[in-house]
Amino acid sequence: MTQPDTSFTADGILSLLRSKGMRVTRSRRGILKALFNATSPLSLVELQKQAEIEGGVLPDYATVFRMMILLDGMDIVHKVNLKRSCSYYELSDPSRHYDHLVCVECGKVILLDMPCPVAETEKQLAQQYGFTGLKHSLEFFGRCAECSAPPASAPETASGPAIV
Amino acid sequence: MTQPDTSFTADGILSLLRSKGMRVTRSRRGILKALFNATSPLSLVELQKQAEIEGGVLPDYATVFRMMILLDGMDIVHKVNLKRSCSYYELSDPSRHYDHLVCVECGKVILLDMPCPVAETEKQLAQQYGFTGLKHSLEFFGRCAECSAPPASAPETASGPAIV
DNA sequence: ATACCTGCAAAGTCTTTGCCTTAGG
DNA sequence: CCTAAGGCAAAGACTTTGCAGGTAT
Repeated sequence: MTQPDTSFTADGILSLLRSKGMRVTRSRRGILKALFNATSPLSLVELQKQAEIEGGVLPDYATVFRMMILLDGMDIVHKVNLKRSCSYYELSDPSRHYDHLVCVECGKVILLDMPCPVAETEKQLAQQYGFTGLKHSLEFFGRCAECSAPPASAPETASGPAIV
Repeated sequence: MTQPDTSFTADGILSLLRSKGMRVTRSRRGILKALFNATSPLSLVELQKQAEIEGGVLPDYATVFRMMILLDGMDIVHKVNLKRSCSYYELSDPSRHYDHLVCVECGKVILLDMPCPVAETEKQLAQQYGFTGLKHSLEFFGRCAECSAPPASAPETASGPAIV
């Protein structure tokens, strides 16, 4: 009858884990809390730091790593392509879309809250190529308004540091 | 209004390098040849193997690595997000688009030769958020027809899908 | 002749795994 | 209790860099 939890909350996910024989631990609670508090994708190190258990104690890096593998396998989170040197994760609320706008200069990541621009394309591809279970990854990269603006008096040509 | 080379060929790129004071070497020729022969994105190791100089001699891995950094910086190639553990590169012919359809089971990568489905969105974002120099990365992930089909006696034939 | 490149090798970074201990249910 | 999870540490996998000798121009 009633399903465990349809609302995609930390508690709902914890219940789901429990219902599959997995355990709810302080680390897991902390990691989920960090994910739900996040405003943009987090790397494993960031997740670890923000998953503080209590009194400055952090879960082990390997614990975070394994937890994310687990959540990814359950489609609760997904990796985001930020063109950086390590993995970034964010929640996969099934009722939302996750397309991003990334500034290659300052690293800012904006989650695009717009109707998915490739939903139709995705359906067409499924038909045309016979692919099943299609998902997509869509990121826009560019220079944000602040980073595009000339720094007042520096007629910079181009180039510069930037987070490659 | 004639530019050195508008055709985006290996020779054209080599000329460009030369015109910037860079040198045309056997390794570089081999790497470009490998890129132009490729039918899907290549990893550094794959590029190295396919950039054979002569008589089984391969360019050094570091050479390939540095060459790709160079080409990426010149927008002659770009990295492709294949959700794998290493970098994949392909050419960036300015007259084409590079959106992909990837099978998560067998790894097949299909370059989508369709009008870019997010060209409009990209323009809107530039206006709405003030981003400049927008580019995007768009990949579809799923299971291809063959990998979706049940392993046993698959009655393929009639309604033929595959139009690769 | 002179920069620029290459090859070699070492160092770096992030990811992944093994193993024993801890603790959730 | 019994077994999944955590902590620690080592091993992997790629990437990145320093240098000395080679080579395109």
